[in-house]
Amino acid sequence: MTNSQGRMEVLVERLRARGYRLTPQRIAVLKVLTSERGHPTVEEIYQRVKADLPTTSLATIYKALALLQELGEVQELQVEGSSRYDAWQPLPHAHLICVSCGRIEDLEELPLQAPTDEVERRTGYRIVSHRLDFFGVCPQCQQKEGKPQGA
Amino acid sequence: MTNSQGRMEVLVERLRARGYRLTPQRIAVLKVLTSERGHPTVEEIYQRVKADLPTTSLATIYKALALLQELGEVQELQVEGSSRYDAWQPLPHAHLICVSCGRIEDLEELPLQAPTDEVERRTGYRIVSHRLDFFGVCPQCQQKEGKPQGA
DNA sequence: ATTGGTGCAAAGTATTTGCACACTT
DNA sequence: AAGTGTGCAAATACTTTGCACCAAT
Repeated sequence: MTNSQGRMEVLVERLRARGYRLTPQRIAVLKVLTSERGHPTVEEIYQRVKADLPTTSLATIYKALALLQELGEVQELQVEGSSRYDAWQPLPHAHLICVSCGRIEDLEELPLQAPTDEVERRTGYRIVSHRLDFFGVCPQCQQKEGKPQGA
Repeated sequence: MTNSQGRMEVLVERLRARGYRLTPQRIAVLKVLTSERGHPTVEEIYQRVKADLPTTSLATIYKALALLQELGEVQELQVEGSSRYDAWQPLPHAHLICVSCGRIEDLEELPLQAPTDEVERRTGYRIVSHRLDFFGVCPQCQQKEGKPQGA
């Protein structure tokens, strides 16, 4: 699943299959979520949807996102400030978060199966998922830091 | 650092060393944070501090926690609902979160140095920290599930 | 005595909800 | 036509802030 088109179609199909209506607002939200590999905030999604559908309300964005979360098609990332949304890999995977500019990138799945098994053995928990975030400074922000006017 | 007394003393000493006043409210917050290995919410801290100092306000709790975070002595865990606070291991470490009752436990540090190095190599980010949370069902909640009245 | 800290209340964000109307199916 | 989804506005939840008074040093 590397292209937007594909993921978008999958999401549309799944909504339809479960009997949810395909409104212009929902389609617009899906487009924003799948148009790049970013992890937009609610506000960003809202602004971009409004560009197409100016009467759209923030509440509608929240409702659409809540629905997609229920269906397991997007993952909410609670971070500093407001949540960000990831419609690409609903399954657990690592994120790379720039502490300077706030961008969030996906990481290929790191092998956490072995640690997970060990945690289950050690603690008696039944582990259902995990979240792994790395915090750092992205290459672009490192460049800015290098320049005299930085920080 | 396994006992409350020790961690409490360290925190008191560090506040004093940096010139912050040791008010009864701050000491009460420290006591709550170090009295067990839990990860209380602001509201829980507030309720327990009020037991000793009934006039304490929620704003004071927030201010004390903000200070401790600035000093790097507590870690804020943004989770569903409100944040939880961990005064035990300011350095990155894994958490075990029960999705049923919400309890949060610490895990011994899992070896993430190698993955961290690889991520740096692969992405060009300068990684400064990470966050690893496992979500699961704790043994107690698994028992409750087993009983007929559960769920 | 100083000056930083507390407590109150108000303000600020982020998110959720109720309801009438519009639009998808 | 039927009934879900939208948009508005109000409500809720969490956290932060301003300021006068109090207390730790």
